[in-house]
Amino acid sequence: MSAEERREDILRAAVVEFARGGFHGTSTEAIAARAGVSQPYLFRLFGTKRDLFIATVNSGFDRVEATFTAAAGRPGNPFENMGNAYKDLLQHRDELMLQLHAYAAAGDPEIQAAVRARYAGLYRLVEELSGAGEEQVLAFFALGMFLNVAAALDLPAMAHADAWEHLCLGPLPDTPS
Amino acid sequence: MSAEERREDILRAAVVEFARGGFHGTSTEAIAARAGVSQPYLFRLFGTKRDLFIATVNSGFDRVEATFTAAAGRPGNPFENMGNAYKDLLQHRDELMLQLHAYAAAGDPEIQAAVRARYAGLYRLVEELSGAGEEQVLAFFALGMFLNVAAALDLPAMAHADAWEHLCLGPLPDTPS
DNA sequence: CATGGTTGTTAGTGTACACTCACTAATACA
DNA sequence: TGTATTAGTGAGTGTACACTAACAACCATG
Repeated sequence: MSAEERREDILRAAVVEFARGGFHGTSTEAIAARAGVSQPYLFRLFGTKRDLFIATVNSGFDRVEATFTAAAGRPGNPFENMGNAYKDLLQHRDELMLQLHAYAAAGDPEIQAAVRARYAGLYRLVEELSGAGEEQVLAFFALGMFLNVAAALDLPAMAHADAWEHLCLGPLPDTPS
Repeated sequence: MSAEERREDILRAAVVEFARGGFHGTSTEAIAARAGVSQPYLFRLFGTKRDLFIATVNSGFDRVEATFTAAAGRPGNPFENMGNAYKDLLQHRDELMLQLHAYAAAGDPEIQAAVRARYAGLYRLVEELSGAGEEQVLAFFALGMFLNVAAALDLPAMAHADAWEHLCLGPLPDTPS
């Protein structure tokens, strides 16, 4: 099996494990076991636990960006489409918790720099895809973050997941059918 | 020195240390050292690292609730006052990172239950203090969460910290001078 | 068929850390 | 003055874990 395939196996396993325990609460042994690989080989491919964590977080951002890009390409209001797509993403508890752990791990400067770069990139992507004004993009991200936390806490506030329309779409000028 | 005073010393130290490393990334030894107490005594007073973490998070929620209650009591629009008060809270990086770590630690069921209860309580408190509608309270919390993350990541988006007015106060019917 | 690179493992090392045990010093108070 | 309670510690224990060293099997290609 090629090293590239192994890297992807390990990243898939790392998403699940890091989502549960975060950077410090997850052992490289657990990730290696889930990936079906010896633990030293993981270090050969990723060098360091921190580098593996950053790579894992990057893969999460890749998926979110792909989801948004695809959603915005569909007919209808791009914001509404992206909101719905994000609701679907939130069904995957692993992706969601991984995000939260990425933000929390910002105490580590190297991780912070990586996460900041990706988050800023996502923000600009949404600005571009939606073509919406500053305030609406801000409201979009704010609601997304709130839903993240609500889902992590199993809050009944998840019932508000349909609030995208009110908060982001309310004063939208263009709503092409 | 009374045990109660020692508990408070330790909680103050725990806020700082847990804010940096989160639940798993922080050693009880570091907390004890910062508090000027032997590590076994910390266990005598709090029983378990997890219990200490929960007590620390609770103390953080206590401070936020006290801040909001005081702010809402001042003359002017309660939402605007609470928003400004929250902006002040966000200047304290420790409080902010502690919150993030509390949400991220929701992978642990016991911690999740504790944090969920407090967060729900805070939500109801803000509903009551503001007397505002569902959507505005939601927008308030969403923006708060976004600012948390923006601050953790040192995002320039902190420039948007004045967005409270637009997002929460926009369509407010009653704005008593 | 040698030789060099790639894929992978077994066994280990040093250390950090949650938590315990057994003990001391002081104070309260009967 | 004796006795119990409270505040506090020094020294350890078992374990988990990040990371390394050394080696093995497989594949190319000359």
